Amino acid sequence: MIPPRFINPSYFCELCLQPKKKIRVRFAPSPTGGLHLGGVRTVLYNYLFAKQHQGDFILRIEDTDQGRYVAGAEEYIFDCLKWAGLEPDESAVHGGTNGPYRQSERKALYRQYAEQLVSNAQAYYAFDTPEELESMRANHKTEQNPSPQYDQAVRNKMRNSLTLSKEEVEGLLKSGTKHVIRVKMPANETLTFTDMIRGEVSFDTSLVDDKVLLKSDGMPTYHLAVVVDDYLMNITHAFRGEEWLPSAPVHVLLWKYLFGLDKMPQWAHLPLILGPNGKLSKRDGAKYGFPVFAMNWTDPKTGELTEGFKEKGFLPEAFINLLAVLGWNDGSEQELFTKEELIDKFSIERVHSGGAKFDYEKAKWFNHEWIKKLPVAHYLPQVKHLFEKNGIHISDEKHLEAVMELVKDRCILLPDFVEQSHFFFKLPGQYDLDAVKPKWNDAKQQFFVELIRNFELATLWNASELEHNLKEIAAASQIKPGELMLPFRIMLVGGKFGPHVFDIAALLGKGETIKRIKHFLSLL
RNA sequence: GGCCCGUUGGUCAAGGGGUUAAGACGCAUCCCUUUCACGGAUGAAUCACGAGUUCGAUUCUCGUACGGGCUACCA
Repeated sequence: MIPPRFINPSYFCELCLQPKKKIRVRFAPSPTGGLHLGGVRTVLYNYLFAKQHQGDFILRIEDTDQGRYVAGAEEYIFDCLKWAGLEPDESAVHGGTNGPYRQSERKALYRQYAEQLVSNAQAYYAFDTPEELESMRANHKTEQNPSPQYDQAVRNKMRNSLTLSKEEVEGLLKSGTKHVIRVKMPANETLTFTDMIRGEVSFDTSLVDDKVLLKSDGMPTYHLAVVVDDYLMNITHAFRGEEWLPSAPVHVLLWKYLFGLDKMPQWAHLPLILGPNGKLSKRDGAKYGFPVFAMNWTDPKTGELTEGFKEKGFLPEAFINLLAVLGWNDGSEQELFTKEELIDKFSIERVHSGGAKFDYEKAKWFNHEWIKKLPVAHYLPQVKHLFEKNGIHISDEKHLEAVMELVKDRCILLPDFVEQSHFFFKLPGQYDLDAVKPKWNDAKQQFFVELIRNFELATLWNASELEHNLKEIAAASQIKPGELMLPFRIMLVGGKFGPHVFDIAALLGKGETIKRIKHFLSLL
């Protein structure tokens, strides 16, 4: 349900609140590196909104900066979305009728719009070289204004189609002089738009600089491309990170000039996900020991590996759940949501406007909950893979399933399964002898010899039967059962951990249990 | 510096003129458990500050402080 204040009559019927036309949203990453938490959350919110309204979720690759292009980053983004279960309806790999979905392949589309603005005196050619820009900034830099902008105050002092004569400009253009097209920000206008999270936001155009729209290599900047592509792709709602808020007036102005404000998508600027100090960065992850990327990412240039949630042992269900509630809740006390519940309950207006600090402890709690909640068979393949990576071959998946069922309560991350249950598949690598030896004596030795005899004759092999037998022999030997539990555990497990010892013995089986007791006795 | 956004326990947060200011994570104590967890119970801990409006502000308004973002031919 959308609160009335946010209803845009062009998209939602004011009476029934249903979308009037197909809702279309997009996620538009640059393929420059790993996909971090904030990025995935932006994907999630877009995805949920689209699915809730039976709309389309489009993935558009913003690769207009060839200098920053990183090989493999695009494929990596698709892999992450696939793992998280947030696949687009349209993209360079999923297809669609609004392509191409890579801005580099749309290059030819943008120039005409920039030229149109120039002929309407809403933009201009600028011939300033990087050196000239640099010296402009150096010359205008004062204590009051440490970072001078190319704006209405300086544009009249620069080399552009506003200061040069018509003939000069034509000459420069004809000779193929490198140039950019800049938007001419009007003076003293207030640009206002309604953000679905923040409400009304306004900017004074005099304070906004003349952003470059078309670069000298003919590629558009983000500012031009986002407006043109959102228009061409019929985007109805644009959700992006809060870091874009300061450039929103540029985009609103471009919409006004090019396509009309009535066609502009509804904006929502999502709060940032914060690290211990400011915007969450991969440095934070390295420094504080938690993942910030969805999946492992290796920088092809430096070879540096940044850990991902997937490889750390998070379940995708937990991952999207924890991301969804980082800055959003449905007003109830519910914290655990399936993707379907999120699609049903998500509402962009209930997203917090303030940034949220990422808490890795809470993230782990979510994973633990999901490990308990999901049937173990659901994530058994991943766990099996982890065992094999640790040199433990799993031949019987049913057995593994039973083991997982027994230990899942004590597993926070997937690799914990290996740590918590490796002893089911191989003899303990080492024994905590210090826990047994000091209190060991002949009586105990005798007891376990007797226990072996008893177990060998046992016909029933289950936890309660085993417990009963052990206690009976203990009573006969006049030893307190409490004195025997720990040694028995160490024999089977190797250390002071794991599920109830009789459950372990039951699952281990008769032969293996007896074998381990004998083996341990021989060790002492 | 300028512009923009924000501010309820350590963290995520509900609430939005009158409340004992929810809940969760984490922390502490206890119970359960003849290991370690899980689980259960209890507890410590919050409305940034100052004005104004009001009979009454955590809630509305304005300032201040603090935090964050942006300030590239990067996105």
